[in-house]
Amino acid sequence: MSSRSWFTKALRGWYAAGHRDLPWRRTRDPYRIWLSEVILQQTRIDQGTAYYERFAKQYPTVHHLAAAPDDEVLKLWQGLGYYSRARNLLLAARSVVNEHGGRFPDTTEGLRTLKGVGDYTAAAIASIAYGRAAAVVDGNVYRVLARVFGIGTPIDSTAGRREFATLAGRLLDPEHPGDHNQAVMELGATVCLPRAPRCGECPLAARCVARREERISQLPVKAGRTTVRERHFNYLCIDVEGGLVLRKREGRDIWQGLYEPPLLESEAPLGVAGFRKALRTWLGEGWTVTGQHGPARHVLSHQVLHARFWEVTPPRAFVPPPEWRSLSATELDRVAVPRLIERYLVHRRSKDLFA
DNA sequence: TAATCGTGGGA
DNA sequence: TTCCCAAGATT
Repeated sequence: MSSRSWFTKALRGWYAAGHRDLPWRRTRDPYRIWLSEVILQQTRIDQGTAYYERFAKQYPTVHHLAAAPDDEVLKLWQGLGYYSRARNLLLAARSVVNEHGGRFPDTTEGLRTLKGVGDYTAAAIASIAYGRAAAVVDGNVYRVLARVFGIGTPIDSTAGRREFATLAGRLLDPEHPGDHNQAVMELGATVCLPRAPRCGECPLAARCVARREERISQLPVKAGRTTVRERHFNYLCIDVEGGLVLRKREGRDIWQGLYEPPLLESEAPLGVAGFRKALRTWLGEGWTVTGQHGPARHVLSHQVLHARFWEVTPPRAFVPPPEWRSLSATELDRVAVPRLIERYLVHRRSKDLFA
């Protein structure tokens, strides 16, 4: 029997017997499928579901989304991370409206031209919304296939990506590509877990090479290691009658498009004296330091931030740079800020309440 | 191509 | 505490 045959049959039976009822599985609307897939990129379902519900409610169609202001979309995305997804979401929505007559492309090649839609997302939309025979390969698929077939090729290598993509394509059920894809992912997410998989519940256990050879904990293989950079952030917290001065982050650094207080980055953590000196060098004489908060440690995928929030008062004659914006307490709630800043704002608010 | 882009939860 | 990693894409 071909591997597609037993794999597909066992998997389909298992999936049909019962699976989680997720909101985006109740539709075949390509807009909603796309929306859910982008939100779920590198994101746990538990974290992404609430965001999906809010986006689907606020922007019922791709036209609503395409017409939305950038800052509004980024604000709704606040806290979900990987903010380029939000920016690309808008670019793609506007492309669908302006260049595709309001309809999503119905092929993987067409979908692939949309910003933020890569191989995985294109295959997911094409198979689920349009019934196209395209196999998805996500983290779940890597894990299931590596274990079931005992494949030790690193999944983060070029050869590995090609090998798993080819295998996934051979296994795909061309009659039910959408359900097949979701079934593999569902199996990986609920049974073939990274640690302590529930092999007793697995429909593929009898054929599983990793289980037979006791290599479950060793598969899949990942070669890459993450190098983490440490950075020291000194934020200038300038109180404006209960509000705060913020600026928008630009450039190719983290948190592009999000707001934060004016930032003084240093090579090493700064004490009061060191901060005063650096501040004088940057913005001149006459600044007063009235307090500080932190240090706060904030971990990103490739960086560890050590942040201090310095409460300062500028000299009388100080003319702020044009990109600095004085935001009232109400306005603060309307702009997107990183979690690190959001936590500081919460701390600051509770302090004001006490004072 | 390898490095980079957030955040949160679980072991 | 620390490590892993999650319905990946981009440059």
